This record gives sequence, C-alpha cells and structure tokens, in this order.
Amino acid sequence: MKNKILITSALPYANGPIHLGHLAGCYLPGDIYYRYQKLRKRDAIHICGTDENGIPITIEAEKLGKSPQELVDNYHEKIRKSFEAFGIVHDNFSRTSTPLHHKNARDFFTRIYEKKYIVNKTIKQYFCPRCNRFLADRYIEGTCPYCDSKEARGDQCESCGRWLDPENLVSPGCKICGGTPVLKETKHWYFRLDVMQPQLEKWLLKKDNWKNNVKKFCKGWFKEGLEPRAITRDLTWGIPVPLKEAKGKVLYVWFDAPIGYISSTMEWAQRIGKPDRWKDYWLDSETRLIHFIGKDNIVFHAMVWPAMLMAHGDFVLPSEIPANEFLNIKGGKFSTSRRKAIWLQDTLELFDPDLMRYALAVNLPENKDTEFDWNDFQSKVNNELANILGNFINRTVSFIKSNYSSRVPLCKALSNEDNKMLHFLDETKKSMEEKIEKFELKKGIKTLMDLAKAANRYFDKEKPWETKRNAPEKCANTINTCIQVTDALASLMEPYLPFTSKKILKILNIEKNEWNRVGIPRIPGNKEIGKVEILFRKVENEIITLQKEKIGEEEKKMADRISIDEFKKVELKVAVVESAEKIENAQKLTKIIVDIGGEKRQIVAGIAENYSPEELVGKKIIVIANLAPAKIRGVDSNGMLLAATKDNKLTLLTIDKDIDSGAKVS
RNA sequence: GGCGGCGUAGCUCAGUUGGCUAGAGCAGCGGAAUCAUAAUCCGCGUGCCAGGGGUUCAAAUCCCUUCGCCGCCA
Repeated sequence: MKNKILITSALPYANGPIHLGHLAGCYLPGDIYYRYQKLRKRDAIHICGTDENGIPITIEAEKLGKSPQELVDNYHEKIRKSFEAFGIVHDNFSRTSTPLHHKNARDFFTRIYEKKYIVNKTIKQYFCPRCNRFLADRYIEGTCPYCDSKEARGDQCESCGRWLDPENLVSPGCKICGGTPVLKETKHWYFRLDVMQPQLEKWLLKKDNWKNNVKKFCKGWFKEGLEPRAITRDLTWGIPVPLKEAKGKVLYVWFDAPIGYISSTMEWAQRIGKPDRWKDYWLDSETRLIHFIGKDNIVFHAMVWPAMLMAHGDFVLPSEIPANEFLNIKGGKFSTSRRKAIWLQDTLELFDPDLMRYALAVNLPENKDTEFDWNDFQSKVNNELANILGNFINRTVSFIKSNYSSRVPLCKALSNEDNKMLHFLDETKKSMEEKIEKFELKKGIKTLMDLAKAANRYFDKEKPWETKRNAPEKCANTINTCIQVTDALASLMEPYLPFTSKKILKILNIEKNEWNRVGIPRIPGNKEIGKVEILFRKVENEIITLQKEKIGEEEKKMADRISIDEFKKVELKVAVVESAEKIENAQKLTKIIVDIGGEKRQIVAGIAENYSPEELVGKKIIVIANLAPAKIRGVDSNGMLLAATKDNKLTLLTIDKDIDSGAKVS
C-alpha cells in the first residue's frame, strides 16, 4: 500500500447550489474515503474547489442580471458553507478564479504548447452579432432538416433525435437572444489527443482493477480513434490563452478545471506554511491520485486529463477513478440549470446531516443509477438509524443508567456468547476496511448496520433484564459487552456518520479511539457515563409530505420566468391615434390608424365598449410594433395596443409626459 | 445515427471468472418479549431475474434480437 493518497472530488460548477445528486455522485464518497484513510493514519489529503469558468456561468449571470464574478462569488461561498455544514472535510477548498490558478493553467498550456502537443486550426462557427459572441452548438436553434421540427438544437434535434451539424439547420437562430447568427471564421487551438492515444491506451490497459463503467467507456473512445480536441473558446470570461495571436480567446473550461486540483493543492501548501508540500504529492510517482467523480466526467478524468498530464510530464497520473453513476430524483433527473433538485442547503435546515449522509450512503449509485425518494428517506431514518442503531445504543446506556447508577458494570469472565459478539465486531471492522479500500462504500455502511442488528439480537438473547435479577454477574458481562460494542460502533461509523459518532463518544464520556485499537474493549468497569441522549429523532410524515410537494415547484417557477432577452424580443413603441372607427357587426372591436414615428399602421383592438372613436383620436398609446400581422373579423391588424383590464374595466396605457410617437418603450 | 450501460419481489437495491431450492432491507402477515425512541427478536417470499431466440449437463449471469429507460459522441 502506497503511503501518500491525494484525493480529489470533482470541482463543483459555480452556476448553482449543491444538490443531492452531486453529493451521492462524488462528494460524500470522497469524504467517506478520506475520513477513513485519515483514521487509518494514512498520509491523505482531500482537495476540491469551485469551477468558475465557462460559458454556462456567463449565461446564468446574464439571466440574473449579474456579472459572472458576482455569480461565482455567491455560489463559491454557498457551496463552501453547505459542504462544511454537511461534514464534508477538505484540506483545501479553492476556486479556479484565483491568480495562482490562472498562472498554473497558463503555464500548463505553455508547457505542452512548447512540447508541440497543441496545434491551431481555423474553422467556421456561428456567431451572433446581437449577442456579440460565438455560439456553442447547443445555443443555436432552428428547423430540423430531417423532421421539420422547429425546436432542433445545433447539436441534436430534440424531436427526432438525429445528430446535426449547426450549418445544416434551416433558419438558425440564437437561442439566447433570438437573433440570426452568421458563419464566421475563428481560430482555435487543439490538444493532440490523437498523438497521445498509444501511451494512453497502454497506461489504461494496466488499470484492470478500475470500475467497469470507466474502462468500457474509454475502450469505446479508443476504438473510434481519438482526435485533436479544441481547448480554447471565443469568450471574455475565463483564463486568457497565453499566446500573442490569441486575443479574445480563453482556455476551454475543461482544460483548466482539472489543473485546479494542482492549484488547490498548492494553495493548501502555502496556507499551512509549507509552500513546497504540494510537491510531495504531485511530483511523487508513489502517490496514489484518486479522483472521485460522477459518470459525466469520465471522459475528462480518464482520458483527456491523463493525456494532459502525460504531455506535461512532471505530474503523477491518476491511480484510481471511482466514478459513480447518477442519483436521480423520483421521476427524473436532477438539473441545476432548470432548478429541478433537492438542494443540500434546504435539507440542512431540516435534518441533522447524518440522516442524509446515511440515506445517501446506503443508496449510492455505485453500479447503476439509483433513485432518491422522500418516503424511502423517512423509512431509512426511522427504521434503520433510529430503531436499529439508535435504539441499541439507547437501550444499552439506559440500562446502565437505571440499573447501575450510570456506571459501567464490571466484566468478570466472558461467556461464549459474549466472545461471539466481540468476534463479530472484529469481523465487521475487517470487512468494513476491505469494502472501503475497494470503494464499495455502500457495502461498508451496510456491514456496519449488520453489526447493530447483531448487537440487538445479542441483547435480546442474553435478556439482561432477567439476568439482572437471577444472574447478576452474567448481566454485568452482557451490558459491559454491549457498551464495548457501542464504543466500537462510534468509531466505525465515523467516516459515514461523523456527527453521530461524536454524540456517542460524548454519551460514553470518552475520547475518540485509535482505529487500530477498535475492537479491543477499552471502557473500564465502573466508568461513569454521560447524559443519555436520543441519537435520532423520528422524521414525521408532515415534513416528508412538504418536501415531496416542494420538488418541482421551483422548476415550475423557473420555467414560467422569462429572461431579459426574451422580454427584449417584444418591441414596444409609443404611437399616436390618427383616426378610429367601430367595426360593424362586432360589438367590441375598433379599427384605429396609428402613427408610429412616421409609419402608419392599422390596428384592430377590443376596446369599443370602453372608448368611443372620438375619445381615441389624438391619444398617445403604447403598441407592440413587431407582432405578427393578423386578420380579425376580416380586417387587417398590424400590431397590438396595450391596455389594463380587470373585471369589466379597461384602460389604455398611455404616457406620463409627452414624447414623440415612435419612442421605444423598455 | 454510432458507441456504451441499465431493465431482478409492492418499494429501494445486492447478486456476472455460468453451478447449491435467486438474495437483503423496508412495507405486509403471524408469534415472542417488555431493558429500550410502541423500539427489539423469531417465523412467513409460486419473483415468466423486461420479451423472444441461441450456446451449455447447467444462464439473472455468455451470444443474437425486440422493447423501454439512461449516458457519451467532430
């Protein structure tokens, strides 16, 4: 076993808060693994930070009317805090907007550029003149050339599922502003993945202990043959490409993000006052570099990133990539951008972190996607944590309190049954070690629960409430054994349930044990225990019902909300009414001719019951100038006027101070 | 469209170098017990292992195919 372990968790993207899917995917597994390694006294560090570059950040910021910097500052802080409250321990939690990281990313690029692993190419790409930016394929929308659906994206048609090239779209439009994009030449820099393929393949071949999902995925890529991959973007937000001829270009977010692992480690070293300490990990080929990620990141961590590291040459390569599948929400996927999620910060307001840590840990998507369901959460907390684990500990300490004046009874000689119990405890510890080392974390927590179940069985079988009366020595042995098991449970659960672990130690009135001594009874007879405390309160039905209702509400709000750009599509102008007449045979309709800054328009409006033609002439009103023309009762209408209505009242929108007709309203 | 994955008990999930009557937890039913958070303990499962076909003495597990869901892709 190599000594040094560098653990990373995928850098969370700073365009939204953390949700349960993120936690189950990598942050909780990373934390469990790290806590375990620390308990084993291994030289391990856990490194993370927010990923703050890239196009989606700029778009999300625009939507909210904020600058990208404000957006990432906000989410960086939120994410950091909620991780802390959830008990995710990082040695360093950095961000990819630090000067140190910018420098590292530039240096990394320069190094592999000089080693000729980067080439440039000029391509044609859609550019939106109105937004003044190049559009990624998925931000282009148009009519599908195959099925005529109007909602095809530049990369794929949502309707028929065909993959498209943006150039093939009929009447392409910018998804952000609705403008018409034009094809424009642009130059980009490409990382020669094709050159790296042979050594990458050779390296991956040796990783036969890796998870299947990772290996199979890479195999597929190799089969198709790797191609140079663009690592620059036309964007102002991000890390500028360190080349004179690359003005206005930044590094692709996926290029700089993993370098963030290195930057964050450097930052940690500086923070602890040993600025060279990061080298002990990154520059030592004996270090085990372990990346906890979700399956969406496999291609970058198992192929692009190792290839980058190989090209660079100085750093250690990943030794393990325990990639989880996805945790889905009942009835669909989590989505940060669409705000369909169960947010960590919300659950922290309602529940002790360990409740969620447990519910997620026993249902980690290690082999396949799994589902989170609030009813399931409730039953896991109530039936498993509270009834099995919590109750065993409670019945043990309560027994000591009421029968032995809160002093642990002396154990004289262990019976066969007692020894069996302690032996099972030993087995549990070994088994947990094996499972965690193999990244089978779900099995690890289940093994722990098996110990609690065995302990309950033992308690029932030994009947201390009876032996107390007719065989007091036996009773003392039983309870003494139970308290040793309780103590061991506290230590063994620490990677999974750190908060509860602490609570139990407090009840036992004892310091944390050394992992390698766990299993050896250490609570002395006659020791006074602390105040008895309920470890897990039951989760009530009401609160679960509320949580279930909450899912989807936020999503709906987001869907109904429009962006400023959508509003900008509506062209509102001031118009003056030049003439008006009632339309015959139509009770409500009036035909008016308006002047919009010199342009005459005929508009049909349903205002005849509220305004007479005479009243209307000369009024300055607000009209929608870019509404598609329509025929109403056979009369052409080219625009629409604005009026407020409630019940049967109707009043026209007009202007507060005089302004020329044709003036824009916004 | 190409590549890959998944589909096991009412629910959440284990289970593939092919091999004992296919498992666990929860829910459900019956019982025991009363130290304990009405907690615990014992007993109870005829599931077309998505459908179909094939290889094999033997398939949830390997191969082919259909359907459904998901991920990745200049």
